[in-house]
Amino acid sequence: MTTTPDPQDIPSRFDFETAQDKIYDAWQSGGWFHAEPDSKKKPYTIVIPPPNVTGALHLGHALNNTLQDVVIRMKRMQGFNALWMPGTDHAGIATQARVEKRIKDLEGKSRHDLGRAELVNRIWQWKEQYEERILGQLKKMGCSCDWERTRFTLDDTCARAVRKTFFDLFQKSLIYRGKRLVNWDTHLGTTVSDDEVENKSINGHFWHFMYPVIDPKPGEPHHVTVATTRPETMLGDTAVAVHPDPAAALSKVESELKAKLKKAADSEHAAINDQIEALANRRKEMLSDLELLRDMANDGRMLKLPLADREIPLVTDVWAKPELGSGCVKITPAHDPNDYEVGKRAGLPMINIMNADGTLNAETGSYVGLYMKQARTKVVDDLEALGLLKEVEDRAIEMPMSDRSGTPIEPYLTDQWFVKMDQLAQSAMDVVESGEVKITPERYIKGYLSWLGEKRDWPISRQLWWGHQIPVWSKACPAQADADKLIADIKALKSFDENLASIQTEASSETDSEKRAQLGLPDFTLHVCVEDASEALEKELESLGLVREEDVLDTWFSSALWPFSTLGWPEKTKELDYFYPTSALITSRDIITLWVARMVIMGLNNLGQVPFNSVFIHPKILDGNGETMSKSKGNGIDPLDVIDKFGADALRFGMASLTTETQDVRMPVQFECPVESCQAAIPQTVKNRVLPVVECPKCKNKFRTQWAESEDDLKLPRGPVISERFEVARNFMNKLWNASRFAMLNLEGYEAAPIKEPDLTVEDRWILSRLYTVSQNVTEALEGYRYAEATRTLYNFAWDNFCSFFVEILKDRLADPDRRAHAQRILVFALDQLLRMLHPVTPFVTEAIWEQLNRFAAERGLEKVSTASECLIGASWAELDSKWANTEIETQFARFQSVLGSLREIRSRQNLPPKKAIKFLIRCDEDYAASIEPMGGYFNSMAAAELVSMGANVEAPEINALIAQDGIEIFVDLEGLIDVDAEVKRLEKEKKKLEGNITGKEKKLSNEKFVGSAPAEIVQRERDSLEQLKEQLVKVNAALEKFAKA
RNA sequence: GGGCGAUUAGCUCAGUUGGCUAGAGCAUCUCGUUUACACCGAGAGGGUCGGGGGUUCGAGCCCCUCAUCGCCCA
Repeated sequence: MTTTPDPQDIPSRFDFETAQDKIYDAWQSGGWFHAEPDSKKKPYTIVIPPPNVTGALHLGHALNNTLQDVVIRMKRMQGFNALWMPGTDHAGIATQARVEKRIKDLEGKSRHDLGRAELVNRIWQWKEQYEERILGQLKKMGCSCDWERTRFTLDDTCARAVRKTFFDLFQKSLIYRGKRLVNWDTHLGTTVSDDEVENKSINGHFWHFMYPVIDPKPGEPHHVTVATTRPETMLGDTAVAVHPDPAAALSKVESELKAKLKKAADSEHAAINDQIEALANRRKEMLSDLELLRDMANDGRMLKLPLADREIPLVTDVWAKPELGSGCVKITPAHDPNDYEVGKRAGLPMINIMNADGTLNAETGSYVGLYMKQARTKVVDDLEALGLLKEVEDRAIEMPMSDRSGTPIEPYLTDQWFVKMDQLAQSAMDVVESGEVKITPERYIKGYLSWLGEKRDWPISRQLWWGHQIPVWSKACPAQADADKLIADIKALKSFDENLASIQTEASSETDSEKRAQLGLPDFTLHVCVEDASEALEKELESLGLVREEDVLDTWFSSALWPFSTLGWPEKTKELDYFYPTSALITSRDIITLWVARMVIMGLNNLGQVPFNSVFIHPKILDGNGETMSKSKGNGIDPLDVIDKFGADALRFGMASLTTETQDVRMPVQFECPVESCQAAIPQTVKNRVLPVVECPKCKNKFRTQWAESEDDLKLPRGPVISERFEVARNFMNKLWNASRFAMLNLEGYEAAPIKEPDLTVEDRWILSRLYTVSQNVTEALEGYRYAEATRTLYNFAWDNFCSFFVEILKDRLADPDRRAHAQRILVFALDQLLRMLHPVTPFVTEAIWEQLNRFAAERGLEKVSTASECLIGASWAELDSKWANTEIETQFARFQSVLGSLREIRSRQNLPPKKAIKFLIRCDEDYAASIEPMGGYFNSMAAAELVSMGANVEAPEINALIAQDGIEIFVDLEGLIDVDAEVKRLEKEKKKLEGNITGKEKKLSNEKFVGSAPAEIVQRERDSLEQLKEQLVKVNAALEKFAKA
């Protein structure tokens, strides 16, 4: 049964709550998101930056995904075979830490209580739940991802890619195991990467200790003084260092200070001079002592390490700074990154004093079992008791903290797996330098290149259970012969295949064979990497006593493969062949190095082709105080709250319009009072954003925030966190909806027919010309990722051109039976084009209007009529023939707009009621009159003003209001209406302004230098403009004189 | 310490290769319920373009410098 559609049924507001889900389902069931390789079409591919499965999406994700969807939708409409590949990231450490904490909180169990298999099982459950929530959020936002292809970085397809890549790099010896000082999170019991460490400044102390010198010679000191912020690490000291040439070092510092002084501002001089003076004193007082210590070091003097009761050498190294402290520094190679370097240079032993859980190990004697912090107190006490504590200073110290657990990081010497970066990094630098991979905005190239340029090896092992387990089986070999035998045994295994297993021999890092023997260290460790899940071989290796590596890979290892692992690599799938390399990557700046660079590396290594040709880095969203948004601060906005209040289109439009090339966008945040009748927006402050309950200052009712915990608080309604910055976009959606509604209400009797060019009026040609220009601008802007420009162009066109002028003018024509049919056709066509252009940014409302338009005018077109596509998502992109571009018409129309503006201004300043009909005349030349003539009637409908006459010789009415502009005069007949005071006031103001401008221009033009050097065109422009201003002034003066006489 | 960026109306932001009187939205004020829209319409007021110096006929834009803020790296 079909009912006749009645446009009166269309509500005056877009009911986005119900429409969004319906429309989204229709897109999905229509298969519009799915892309299959098709040689007849060009591919356009984007892979989503996979959100972590740790929690819910925030506004940053909303921004990121909006930008991707806008591009994907435009490309789809442009006829590309557009694929947006979705998925999520297992986010190893973040997720495991989160689930572990939850289990600890709820069940009081640690991961060790559960065991590896059970913990991993629990995390999978968590993942299922959160992944669904995240994908649900993306769908609510309207993201047109190909959900049939959804991947997860830990699924079988990705696992296969990881294994293949690992094997390949292992075989090329680009993966190796080695002892390294890593950032150890004692709470989580794992390494964290540098990027997961945040340095925090805290108040600490600087302890000065004295270490006794063994057998000092006459004249030599009996103690050396060292200072440290970490006293407990002294148990692992293996040397004390002094600078090899303290005099030269001091001189160098001094000359640097002097250079700084020259450049510095006056206000800094005093401070720098103080430093120079202090340095000179130091030279006087300490240099000879330091040189003596240096000589002692060179002479091989040993020190007694207190408490540990070991002998350690005094050595020379440039790390010791003669300008600081005592000039001597204790060296703890296994627990400090700088000392580690010294240790390597000086060939010092490296003594690890810590267990993985952050307690001290057996190396520390009586301190064993104490946590670092406990040991600190005890070490200080014990040294004091021995009389070796010289001094304690208060001092701000930099403390490395783990992002993941929030606990202090311990530098820790362990066996870790690394990717050798030199060649790989270079390849990734080359493709950006050559422009094969284009980064927008360009300023981010610098950071990318300098980070890769360091070519630091990438530590890829993590002591976690949630992740890709490293596919290496290892066994220690006490001596060379054992290793040789083991290799022979492995090669003789039934399942052994050189293509599937690769063997590496790791020589012990302890190069002294005697020491190795002493410590019971093996000469070699044999590592076998097994390519695919060849269980038979794995079993056989294990039967030979090889044990699989427990560690898993850094999350970024699997993320780095994302652009091709999602397409099925290493299988040679038709998807990989067709969609790779992808077209664009849209992401935020904090992961340029962690992710973007590594994808380029892996793409080049695995496929010999870059993973994408274009990278767009978008801004970050900050709150009104310029702080990053986060749930932990309470200033985070849930995209779903914005969608609930303003609609998904408003969220998207708002996001896109914020995307300029600057780094950050500020978004003031408000609580919204949940009381239906109130809905007050309460600005968020640093104070109220952490309260569990907030009282609405307007209606005095209370509501709860994300912090509410008590039972009473939880009973209150929730006050969502939103931002009024989406209001503009919401209002725009409403405007668009209602303009379209107006069109539907006026389509009765519509009959499709081609539009004949001679029938086109000035405003028709104008809107076509505007449509052409706007579609060009929008296309160019979006292709260059200039989202804010695109949305601004669309907003201005839709509101100011289409609604305020075109539709307004059409009202007149639609009411005239003779002109109605043509007006309907051109209105339908213009709306059709506008919807196409807006669809990528605001897909829901445009799709809803499209559906309506199809009910009333399915057949439409400009010169050729055809049936519109059923869904806007599948319609073609708006591209008018360039023949419609018409600057003359645009100028002509601008004149009309300008006259209309003047009439409205006079109305307003004369306080004339809008309905009060007025008459006006234009004094102008014939040309001007001819160009205004076709639109003369519209002044009636748009300003209730009748154009009485036009031309060079029109007589000004006896009593009038005047506006002189563009070389013409507009006189409004005000017989019996005029407010003389208002008119005089306004004319005088005008006069003053004109005089000011004229003086300025005359001055400029009398400047010979200007006339002589500026381009002739500019000078002429100034002359013309001066001429016109003078003419206007004459007219204004005449009008004033007339009022003076009257 | 090094790098990147920002500073334009009360607020949030535009401003192209240097060139007419520096724009928009919100907020404010005045007027208006006109048959699509009050999430609306018409109009108005509001700016030493962070400070200082320089280049230029001409600087919001280019150069130097200072200040404040943000981010990244050490």
